[in-house]
Amino acid sequence: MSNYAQSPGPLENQLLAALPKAVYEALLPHLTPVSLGLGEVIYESDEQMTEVYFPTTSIVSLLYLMADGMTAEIGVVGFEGMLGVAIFLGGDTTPNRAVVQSAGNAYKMKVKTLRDKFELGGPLQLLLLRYTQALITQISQTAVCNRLHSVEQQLSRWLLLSHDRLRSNDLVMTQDLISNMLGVRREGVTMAAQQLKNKGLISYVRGTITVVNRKGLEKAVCECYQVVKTEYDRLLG
Amino acid sequence: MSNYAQSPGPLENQLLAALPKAVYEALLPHLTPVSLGLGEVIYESDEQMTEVYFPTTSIVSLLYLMADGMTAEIGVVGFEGMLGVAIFLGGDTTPNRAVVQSAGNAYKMKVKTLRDKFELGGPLQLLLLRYTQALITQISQTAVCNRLHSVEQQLSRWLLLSHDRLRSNDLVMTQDLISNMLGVRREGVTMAAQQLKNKGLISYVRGTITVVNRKGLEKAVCECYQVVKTEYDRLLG
DNA sequence: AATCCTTTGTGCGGTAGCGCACTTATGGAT
DNA sequence: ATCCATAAGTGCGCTACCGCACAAAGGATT
Repeated sequence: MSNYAQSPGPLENQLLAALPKAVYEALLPHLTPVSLGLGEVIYESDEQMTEVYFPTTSIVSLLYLMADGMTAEIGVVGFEGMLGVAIFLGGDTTPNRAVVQSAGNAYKMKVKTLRDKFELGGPLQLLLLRYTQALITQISQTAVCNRLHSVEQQLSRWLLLSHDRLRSNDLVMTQDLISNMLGVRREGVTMAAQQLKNKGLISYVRGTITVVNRKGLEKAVCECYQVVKTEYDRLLG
Repeated sequence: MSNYAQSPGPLENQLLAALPKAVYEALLPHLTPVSLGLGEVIYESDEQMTEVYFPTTSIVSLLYLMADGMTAEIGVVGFEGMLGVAIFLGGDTTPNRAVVQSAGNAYKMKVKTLRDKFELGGPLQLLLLRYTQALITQISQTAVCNRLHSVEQQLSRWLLLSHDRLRSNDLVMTQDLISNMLGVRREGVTMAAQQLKNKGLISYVRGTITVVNRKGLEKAVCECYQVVKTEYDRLLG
């Protein structure tokens, strides 16, 4: 008997699971399981990618790193998506960094393999393009939310996005890391978190945040969350 | 002799111009010239698109309209790009509105035609996908800029984006409209514009802004502008 | 049990941008 | 030449968030 917990199969990734059986099985030999640790950098800004990733239990943030060291998250990818859309879009690199926000598993595939399979057209191409549109919606709404909403609302949105991509109510994440994602002060996150705690929506201690009242969070969050969720469901559901 | 000024040909659109001759000529019979007026709504949020557009002298903003009536721009499209990527990405609609920001011309094409041509693969597909990646970069950087930069910097960026897509130094645009694009107060735009004017970078009177010192604007703007420009050049140049 | 490091909480002054109310210019219409 | 609607400028109090400095509370290490 193995020491490892049962590794979730590639079908835990929604994109892979949405493929017709034959297409999925053609992909299967090219998928390699990987374990991604918190803080691990999957892609560096403007650097050549060698593999694309299909997360199953991990969550990865897409970040922009400013010249002065500030960072801001532009999107998040979990089991519902993939990392490396630039490969089939044709750019090969992006000016963003991809960082593991929540440790877990993923499947990776060689860039060349994905590109070849994509060029065949068919269900895989259609699916990946629809996912790309969903991602665009997420990034767009991040722009809107950054412009118009309070830190408390943005934190709520961020928590829901993370919660959607986890099996658990417990999120292992310090306020300091969240502040890097949101592009705000750590103290700002503390304030916002306190307000959410006072409303009974979350609780937290030293590096772990627990979603206590999911429904309440959904009521407190700005419309940005639902807009994106609706698009994901429409495009990929 | 016609009363109309010589209409710029489809080749004034960079995407169309970048296609191999044979591909371009196959598209040509399907392109219809249109004139787009300031403020015209090209696409309404979540509504079915019937045509895609390749601007030549017009500029179109992609806006998100909030429930409370606030708006925020997520990207801008001019002769370097096209409107309607959702068509070949497979979603058919987006939760955004597309509004003409600067009156001018464009060529339109039936949605079905574009989809058919896209599905053939080849140079058109490659080009449109690369453009999609460039657009993603622009939207991403809008998110970052909204989070981290001042109204003055964002106005500078917006002016440069517009200037890049115009033949003229004169931009017909009120501060009120700009405030809708940037998602800030009209007075905030007034303040920022005054500062740029005091620095000798722009001048303006009643609905027309003139770029006086382009190089100076480029030095004053945040890094977001250059990041996006570099990506556009890399992907489409 | 004592120590240390990380995480979270708090206070304080400063600033950017907001909402509102109002004035001043400007250019087109009559 | 006058009027009028639109565009731009100004003042004021308010709030959210910032930067900084430091205190308190958990966990891990010894």
